[in-house]
Amino acid sequence: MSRAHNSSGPPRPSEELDGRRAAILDAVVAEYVETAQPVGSATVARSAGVGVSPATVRAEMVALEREGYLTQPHTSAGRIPTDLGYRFFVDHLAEPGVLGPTQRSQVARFFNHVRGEMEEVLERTSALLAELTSHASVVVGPSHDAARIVSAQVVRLASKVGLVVTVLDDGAVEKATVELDDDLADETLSVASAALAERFVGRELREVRAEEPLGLDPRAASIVTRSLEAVASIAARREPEHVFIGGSSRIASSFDAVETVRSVLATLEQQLVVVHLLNDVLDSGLSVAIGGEHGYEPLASCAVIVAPIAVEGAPSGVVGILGPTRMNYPEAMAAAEVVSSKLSRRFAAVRHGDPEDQVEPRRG
Amino acid sequence: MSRAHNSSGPPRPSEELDGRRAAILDAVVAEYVETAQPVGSATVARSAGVGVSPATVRAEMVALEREGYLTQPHTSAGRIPTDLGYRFFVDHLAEPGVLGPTQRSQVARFFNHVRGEMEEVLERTSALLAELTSHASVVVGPSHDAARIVSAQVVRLASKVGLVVTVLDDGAVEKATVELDDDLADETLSVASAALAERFVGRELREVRAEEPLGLDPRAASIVTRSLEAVASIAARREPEHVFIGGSSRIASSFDAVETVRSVLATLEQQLVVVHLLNDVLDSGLSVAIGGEHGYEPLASCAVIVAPIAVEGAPSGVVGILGPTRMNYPEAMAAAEVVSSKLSRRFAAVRHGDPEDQVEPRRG
DNA sequence: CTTGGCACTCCACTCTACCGAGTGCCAACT
DNA sequence: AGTTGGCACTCGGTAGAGTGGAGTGCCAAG
Repeated sequence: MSRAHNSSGPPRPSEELDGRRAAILDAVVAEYVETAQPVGSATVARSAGVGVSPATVRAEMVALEREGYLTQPHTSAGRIPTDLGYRFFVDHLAEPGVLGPTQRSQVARFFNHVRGEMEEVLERTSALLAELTSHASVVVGPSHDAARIVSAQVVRLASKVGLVVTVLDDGAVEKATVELDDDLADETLSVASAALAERFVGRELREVRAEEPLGLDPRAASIVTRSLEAVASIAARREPEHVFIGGSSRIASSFDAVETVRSVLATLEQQLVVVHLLNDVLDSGLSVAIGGEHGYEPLASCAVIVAPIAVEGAPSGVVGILGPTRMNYPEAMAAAEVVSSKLSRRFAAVRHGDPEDQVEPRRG
Repeated sequence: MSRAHNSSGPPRPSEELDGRRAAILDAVVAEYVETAQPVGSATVARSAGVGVSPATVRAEMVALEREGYLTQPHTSAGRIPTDLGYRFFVDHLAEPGVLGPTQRSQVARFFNHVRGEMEEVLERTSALLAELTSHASVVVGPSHDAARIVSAQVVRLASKVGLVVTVLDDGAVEKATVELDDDLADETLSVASAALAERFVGRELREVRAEEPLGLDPRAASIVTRSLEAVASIAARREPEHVFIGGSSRIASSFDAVETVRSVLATLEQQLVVVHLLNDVLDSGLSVAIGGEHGYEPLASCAVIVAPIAVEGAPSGVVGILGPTRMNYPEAMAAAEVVSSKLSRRFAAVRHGDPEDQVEPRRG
């Protein structure tokens, strides 16, 4: 599991932190995540893993502040972690983080019970992630452009309107309307449909190019051309295929400045931005971007956790968690990890032709 | 244009308001909507349409308060409208409300330019509505169960997974996975697909029933049965077909209590609830539900404006605006009205076989 | 190097006073 | 009779002063 970060690099101190400072930083992060209050030296000294007096802690905290890991909201208040502090915390997590038993069984139940089309699974997965973590979640479905076309046809919807329908081997269905000539015979349409199928089936979506079909009734040919164009433009539009955002109301619980809430929500509404964000952050494996690290201004007070969905090694989408920088990283990372890997296995199973879910052995 | 409300009836005063009181109420509503501050008698007296002194206004306000149209947040503060006050205001609007020229041209431009599938149009419409009104918007697409099936087929996705794809004459495509027997021949699948098409095409989606096909290879028959079941269950699930929620970040600007924001957003997340709400509120024509009138607790501080999308008289979806009770009703109602009627015409045009948009004559 | 002691800082909270917007009431006016 | 200006009153919001306490930085002793 790699924990990449794409920060363009706030000046990192040359020396890594020694064990005691790290322990103190950990304690501050843990406490601050829980209480949302600046943490004082006494509290830190009391916490496990730090066997020194408050005075010593204070001295170390001064150092940690000088090196950029902590800040004081004001003199004579406790410390809170900076983005860099969280970064260190995340990079040096001892255990990979683990879900509570309740959450674990929640995940297991979910993946045992969920049925239906991929879109529905993804949508409900985003709700699951939000529920698990109490943060907003984003799930991006696999891109279709490497998918093979298993069916293509043109059907008539109205006298002058046709619909090109292509079915992809990942279970997605793409469609596009095409204009039909005014008095087009049904037979011509069938011919066109057949010609379309012949050209499409077995190809990958991205291979589809607008081309001039040969050896056809010119009216059918014209339909085929238009259909090719329409499908090619579907394949070309780089818009994310399916983006599901869950638990956006949790944003309101995470910040008490209503303006922050508004701007984060507004950013989430722009799905394209969110997808770019996720792809920027995603390095390989589980990735975390904290505060300013992802360069998206309105999300400066947010952290993003991203995990790829990988089917047979190929990246096939992304799950993400978006919460305040003050979030429970180990738990959120564990949730992203678990959900993404379950989803990956699920999709792989479908690909291999097993429509039934794998039943998880229940233990405990 | 009817402005129904489904309130279960807070005790309405027996007498309607005379002209002066109505004018005062209007002034309070207008002022409060603009400033969000309790409105005093002096401000009201100054406003146009009320030609009396503050003292008189005060006397009338006492009456309006007694009758339930106004409240005081506390003694010696100005008045703010109650839900009933807004209700009266809405029910007695002189003009139907009109959009500003900017907004009007925005709508015109939108409907001249927007292209693509119905889903995309609906989604972008919800964004438009949000933009127009600065409130959250909801757009619900037409229900498919009266739509006719124009194409049906089964295709193979993987060795043991098939996909039933049905195309409806409103341009929607429904799909469902079916399990295939392990070594099913392609020919058998084709037979099943053809049999499916024969049974489906021309029917309405809601007519589809699981039935035992006769005179078929038993393996093909089994697929047909499963496919019928799958499609029937699609038709049966009463989940809303397509719900698009736009501008939910606007909620954050509408309320300053972060808890209100959270609960409203949480309600919006439950699309089913929202759809029920809209259907409950929708009477016929443009409808408004203010505060407690719709019985949804978490939305008690919200007003909902709903307008049907009607294609050839048949209800084909709904557009809605959800904002704080303190909203600009005339403007929001005008927006809902205009957008719903444009959408209606648009869909009617598509039905009639004209895939091109009607170009609006530009005036001014 | 660590630690307890200690003076200091500064936020958060409370209390008080006060200003002013807005009211209700009343007597005078049309 | 209805309307109006006058007036005393109410009460929320704000500003200022005082206070308590959490937390700090520093220092000298261990």
